[in-house]
Parts: sequence; C-alpha cells; structure tokens
Amino acid sequence: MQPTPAVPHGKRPTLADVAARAGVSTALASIVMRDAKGAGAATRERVLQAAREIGYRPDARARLLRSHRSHLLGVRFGLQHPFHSDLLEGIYAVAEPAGYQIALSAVAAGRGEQRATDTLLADRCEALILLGPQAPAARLAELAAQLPVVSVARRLRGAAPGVEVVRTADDEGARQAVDHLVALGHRDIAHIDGGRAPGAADRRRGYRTAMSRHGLADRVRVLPGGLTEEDGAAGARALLDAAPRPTAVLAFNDRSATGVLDTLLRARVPVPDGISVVGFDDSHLARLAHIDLTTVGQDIPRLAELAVGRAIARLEGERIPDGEAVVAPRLVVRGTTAGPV
Amino acid sequence: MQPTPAVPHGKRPTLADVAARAGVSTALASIVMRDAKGAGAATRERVLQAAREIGYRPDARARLLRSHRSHLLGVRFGLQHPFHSDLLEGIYAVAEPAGYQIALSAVAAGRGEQRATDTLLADRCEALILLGPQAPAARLAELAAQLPVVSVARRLRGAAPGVEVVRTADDEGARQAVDHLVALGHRDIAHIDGGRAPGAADRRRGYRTAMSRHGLADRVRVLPGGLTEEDGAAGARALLDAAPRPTAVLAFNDRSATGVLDTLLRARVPVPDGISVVGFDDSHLARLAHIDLTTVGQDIPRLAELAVGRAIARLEGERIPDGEAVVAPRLVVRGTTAGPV
DNA sequence: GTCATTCACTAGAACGTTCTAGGGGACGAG
DNA sequence: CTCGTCCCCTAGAACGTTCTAGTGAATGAC
Repeated sequence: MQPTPAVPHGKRPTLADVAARAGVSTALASIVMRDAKGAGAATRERVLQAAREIGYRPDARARLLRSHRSHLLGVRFGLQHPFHSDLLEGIYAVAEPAGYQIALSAVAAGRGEQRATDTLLADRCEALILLGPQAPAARLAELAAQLPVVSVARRLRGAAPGVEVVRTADDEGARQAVDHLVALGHRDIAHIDGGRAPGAADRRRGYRTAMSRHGLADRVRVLPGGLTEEDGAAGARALLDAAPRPTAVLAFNDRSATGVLDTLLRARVPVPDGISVVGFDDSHLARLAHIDLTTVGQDIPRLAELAVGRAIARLEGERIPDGEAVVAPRLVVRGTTAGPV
Repeated sequence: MQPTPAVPHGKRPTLADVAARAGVSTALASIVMRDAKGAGAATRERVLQAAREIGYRPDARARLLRSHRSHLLGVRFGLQHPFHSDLLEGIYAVAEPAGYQIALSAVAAGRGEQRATDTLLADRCEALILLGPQAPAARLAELAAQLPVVSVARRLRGAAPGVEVVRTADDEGARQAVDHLVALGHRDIAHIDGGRAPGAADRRRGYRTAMSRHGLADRVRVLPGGLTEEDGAAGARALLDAAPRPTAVLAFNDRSATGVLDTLLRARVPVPDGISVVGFDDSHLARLAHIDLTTVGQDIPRLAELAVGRAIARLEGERIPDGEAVVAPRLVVRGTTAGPV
C-alpha cells in the first residue's frame, strides 16, 4: 500500500487541516511550511509529519495572492523554434536556483503573441521574458510601462524604451565566419541570407563589412534565402549555376546550411573540397557526425543567464548598465570547411 | 500618447478600483467582467469603460482561488522533443475553445519529471496530461489517485490503474509501411529499430508480424537503432555491407530515416531506385521537398483531441469507454519509395 | 526584584476575486 | 390593492495562504 492520501478526491488538504492535525495554529503551520524562522524544532517536525500524513501541498495561487512578491517570471516562446527550447533549458537552469519560478506561455497556431502575453499578465508574473518577439516595438514599449520586459534575440534600436534587449552579435558571427574562410584561402564567398528573419539583417551586414575589410567588396554575393532547409537548397541551386562559382558559402542558419549540403551532395559537388559551407546556430543538427557542420555558435546559456539576470535586476531595483546586452558568438570549426582546391 | 495605464508600477488595478470608478459594487463589476448575467446593458458598458480606462486585468490567481473549479489542465512536456511541441499545438487548439486553460511545465536538464509535476499540482491543475512520461507505472498510478491523469504516447498495459492512455497504433503503422513496400514488389525489407524508445517495441512487433503475414518471415532483418540521425546512419552502413542487400528499409522514425538517406546518398546508392526508405512520424523534416520522405504519419491533432477530451470527460464525470485510446496512423507516400529494380 | 530581550506561538486581518443570500423596484395577474 | 415574479443590484462571507501585531513565558542583565 502506498501512503493513503486520506483525501480521496475533490477537496485537497489545506494548511488548516495540517495545523489541526498537528495541534497548532495555521500561522505556525505556515511558518513551518515556508521554512521561516519562529518555530521550535519539535513542533516543526510535528507539523511536517502531519503534512506528510495527509498529503498536503501548498496552494501556489493562494500563496501568491497573499504575498506581495510573486517571484514569478513569465516566459513567452514559440512552439516551432528549437532554439527557443534550448533557451528555455538555460532559463530554467538560472531562474530556479535564484528563487524564481517560471510561467510558460506558448505562441502557437491560433494563439498569437498578444494572447500568450495576456495569460502571463493574468498570472501575475513580475516580469516578462519574450523570446524572439515579432510584435511592433510600440507594443513592447507599452508592455514595458507596466512591468520589466526583456526581449531576447530581437534587436530594438531605441524604438522601445524600457525594454531590455539580450541578443547575439550576429554581425560579429558573420565576420568570424568570413575571416575563417578567408584565412583558408577563399575569396569567392557567397551568403545565402535569412530574408526578414530576426538577426538576418545583422548577419548580412556583418558579411558585407567583413568582405570589404578583406578587400573583397567586389566578390560580395548575397542570395535571398530564409530560415528553412528549403531556402538553403534553393540558394545552393542558384549558386551552382553562377559563374564564377563561389568556393564557399555562408548560410543564414544550420537548417539552411543543411539544405545547401543536400543540394551539393545531389549535384556531386564534394564538401568541403569543392565548396566549403558554414552554418549559424550550432544546433543539434550541426553536431551530428554525418553532417559535421562548421557553424557559428550562439552562447545560449549566456543569453539565458543575461535574460533572467536583467529581469531579476530590474525587479530588485538594481541599476542596469545601459544599452543592449550583446553576447559574442563563437565559430565552431568542423568538417565542412577547408581550403579551396 | 497611448492610453495611460494610470497605475505606473507596483500596484495593479483591482476589481474594487473598477467598481469604485463605475460607481457600482465589486460584485456587480465581477459579474460584468465574467460576462455573467445579472447586469443591465447601460451599467455593463459603464463598468467595461471604467476597466478599460484604468487598464484593469483580472487576477487569474485570485479568480481561481475563489472559484471551486479552476478549469486548468496541466501539461508536462519535454523541451527536446519536437513531437511534443506539435502535440502542444493541438492541445491548445482543443482546450481553449472548450473553456480550459493550459498550464505548461517543461522537463529539462536538471528539472526532472517529478519536479515538473509538482509545480503543476501546486498550481491547482484539475487534471494532468503527461507527454511521453518515463516515470514508473506505479508513480503514475499514485498520481492518478489524486487527480485525472492522461498519458500520451506511452503504453501502460494495465500497470497503472486510473491512468488514461492515448497513443498511436505503432504496430499498425509498421504494418502499413510493410504492406506498401510489399505491394511495390519488395521482399527483402529491413527494419532499423528504435531500441528502448517509447513505441519501438510495438513497431518492431508490427514489422515482424506483417512480414510473416506476407510469408517473408525468413527475410526479417532487424538492426539495432535509436531515435537520432546517427542511429539511422549507422544502421544504413550495416545494411550496405549485408548480403543480400535489402531493397527497402523501414526506419524507426524520420530522424533515423534522414540518417539513412544521407548514408545512401554518400554511398551513391540512388533512392528510391536502389533502395526504398520509409520513415515514421511525418515530421516537418519528412515534408521538405528535398527530402520528400515516405513516412507513417501520426495523427497528432487526433491524439491531442483525445488527450484533452479524456481529461475533460473525467473532470465532468462522464463515463469513459474502457481501455486505451489508440489512434490509427496513416502512411504518407512520397518520393523515397518505388518498386525494386 | 525589576526590566528588557528573546523565543515560540496565536488571533485576526488581508490579498482579489466569486459566491450566497437577499433587498428593493417595476410590472403583471388576480 | 395585494401578491408573486423578474430584474438589477449589493452586502458580506468565503477561498487558502501570508502578514501584522501581538501574548505569555523563559532568560538574562543589572
């Protein structure tokens, strides 16, 4: 027999039940459950015992209702973004040890950002962490007037006062990729971009300036792309027809790079000996042995730490260094890059 | 100027504020906010106007604290499973129109199933929907003694009384794949399995019985695999060395199948003309034009609908048909299967 | 012996809602 | 005119917890 819950269904045990069973006041029971000081050792044990026996669980709602602080961080994320899942891992890892709970709200088909935000606000979150928000800056500013808001992985140049921004230095990442390729001896380096995706403009710019800095401004070739394998594949097909054919490609992200690799493979162009390929994100995909993609990694744990840190800092009234928190990316060299033949 | 929230920070407006501004009792304001009957049209408008002006938002916690029902379904999911994300899409789509809110809790590194469950219980969820739970059946049964529990995509043969089970007929899916390949003329059909992954045993069994039913028991070949691209790639390498080389492969899932495709491509074995490949899941991956994988699709919307439906049925006291809810999969024929040469 | 201090504990209010019970007024039926 | 109904509305309790303000006893300082 497992320890009988003693309360079959319907009404769950309350603090008053615990107190009654232990023969103390609810206030004291509360003290014990919160592990606050003000209770004797013997009584403490007696209360805990009583709680265990009747299977008591504190009611988070009542608890938050009464306490002034809720210690609850609302995180809004997109269900279809593996990158967001990775960030969430990091956010949990930082927030819970810091004494903050996480309330999740997903953006899904038929459940827009606004809707997802509303439930977080209704849940009395103290601050909002928005992963890759798409809403107009004005809307974010409006939110920020009500509570601390952190935008992760979306650039907002001054357009949304009060919103904390945490992001990767996308331009710097593109620069690192170009530098790496140039160091290997490449000169004809193309970029299949991410269109209007967040970060795409910065990566495009980083690619352009890096090329110029190497005196390769005339070799700049940007192909319109997007964030899926499909976009990468289409870009690669366009590249194969081009003359002169570039010897290296920087894709917008790993998914796109996978599409590039696939197209090259089908066209019997060896990688990296025929064409070098660089991705962006260092996703699980890139690490797979049979893909083994050279890519620009985002420092996800650091992004998560900064996001949570800024939110908490704002809540606890600390002054925060002005401006965005920009995290440096790091090139991960694997098997898809080599010198040109 | 945007509509000034009138409450800068700290204290958010309460129902009493709305009532005071509209010149009515809080009870009446509550009626209006809940859209319940018992308020005149003019007053209703006046209250709504007041609420709008001061930027009032109902406090979900206080609301749930008072009402006997919370109409809150707790959903536990794994951050690293795209399949769970897809299920969540479906769950939101069904639950919200039915008048139920969703509380999410993620299983992440350093945040086990137990911990994830605890927060849901503390939030006073009325029922739990667990996606791919790994906990021992006894633990699930223990939970089920406290509140309705639905396990999605994990088989529990009678070991956890009180737990509702919703899952795909994995054996049937494997059968459909084999039937399709046999109809195309294949006889040497291999299976790269999923090891200990949920569903793997059923798919293995389905493959075996289908082969037998076609009189191909002596052609059965099961290779040890897993759920990643890597596992599929390894299995494919083993197949290429085998004699006689099979003309078709059923992979455990799409990720595995992608690994198979990659290996075949590298080995210059044309697909489908050299070897046919079938996946499982019909993930986004499979649908990509340059992969175009024939695969067994799980009916995700249906799984979600059943999961939510069972949870709600249990809550509202309806009698539920005995046994598991098993959803039929459906073969999606794309470009990676054809007759043998 | 008196006073302050500390400690273990308690009564009761408070958090922001919803629910129960009921109070007036208007209206129609008899 | 009286009664019953219906409609709009309100007072006050309740939900399960934490917080504030204490109470009484024991301890220690002088």
